[in-house]
Amino acid sequence: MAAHEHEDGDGAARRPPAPPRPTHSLPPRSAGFAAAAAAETRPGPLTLAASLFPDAPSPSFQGSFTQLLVAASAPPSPFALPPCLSPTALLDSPALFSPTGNFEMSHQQALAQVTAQAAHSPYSMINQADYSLPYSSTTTSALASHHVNSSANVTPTQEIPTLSSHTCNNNIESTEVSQVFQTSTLTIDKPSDDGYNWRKYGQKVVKGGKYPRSYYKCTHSNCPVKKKVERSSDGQIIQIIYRGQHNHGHPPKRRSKDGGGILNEADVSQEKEDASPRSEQGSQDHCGKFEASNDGISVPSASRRGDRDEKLLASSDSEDEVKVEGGDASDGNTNKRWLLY
DNA sequence: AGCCTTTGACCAGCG
DNA sequence: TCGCTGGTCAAAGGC
Repeated sequence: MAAHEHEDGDGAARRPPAPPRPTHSLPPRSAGFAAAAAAETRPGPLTLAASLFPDAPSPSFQGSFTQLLVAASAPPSPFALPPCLSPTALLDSPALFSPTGNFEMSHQQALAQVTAQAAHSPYSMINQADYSLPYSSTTTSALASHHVNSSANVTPTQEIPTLSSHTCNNNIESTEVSQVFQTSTLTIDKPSDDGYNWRKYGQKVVKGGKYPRSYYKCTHSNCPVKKKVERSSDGQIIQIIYRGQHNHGHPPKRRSKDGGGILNEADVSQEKEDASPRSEQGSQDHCGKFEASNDGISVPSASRRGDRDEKLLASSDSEDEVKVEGGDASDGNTNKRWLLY
């Protein structure tokens, strides 16, 4: 504090010599996201699911996979996994999920299985340069996820059946789902088009940071959700990390001037679904694309308004943190992976 | 008018 | 103990 009292130039002008800063509303700033999220929302391993898939109505995903990584690249908005890679497909795979919901296959097995499926599907493995196919998959493991995408060029919403009938215990560990698919060359200027309203409250170039990191908060009152967004120099999103769990439904979609248009069907339906605020974990009304219960996993479905080129990842060390990473923006590589582990 | 972005300062954790 | 770092605050300005 004292060290900063010199307040140079701009800073001095903007900030009065300094009334002691009020204590932050968030828990001890210490752990930042972690602390806040942990303290405010720690429903379980899959809080991340909720954050990850804000569109999901009741993402009470109870699975215990600790990390969820989804590398995705801007598939057109209402996006769905190819049949062979859809969460449902993955979950339907007996090799991946036992009838009891336990994961009974190794990474290699999972990989082999998904790869095989991919090979037989219209969405076969493709090379990075091939833009004709939306996805390809390389490995998989537990669950799938869905993806954030651009708000532009959306294709008709495609619902992926949820897997309420499948049971999935909390034993998803060390498995990974990796899906590679193509991305479009969409460009987004906002990392926040995921159905929620966000307010940027900070930006910083982190250490080693080639890219600036932006900090966003959900603008809904009392909503603890935050997200960090890293962009490349060309504006592409490199990574998005969600923290916390929305304690409200999607707000009525507010169209930006540039975004134009009106709510799409998904938005409308989602809003209906979100009419009632959720109360407890497991009842998050993240617009229904991701639903799970203690006994079942379901997956995010196709439609998701979001940003493109992202990779979702929930790190194991912070159960409710979800990372959405884009591919290497620098090389324009369109090959993305979906990883779950 | 209200909301959002920008941006430097502040602060706590960590090594 | 100190410096570094990441995260957050909040004034100012823009839309």
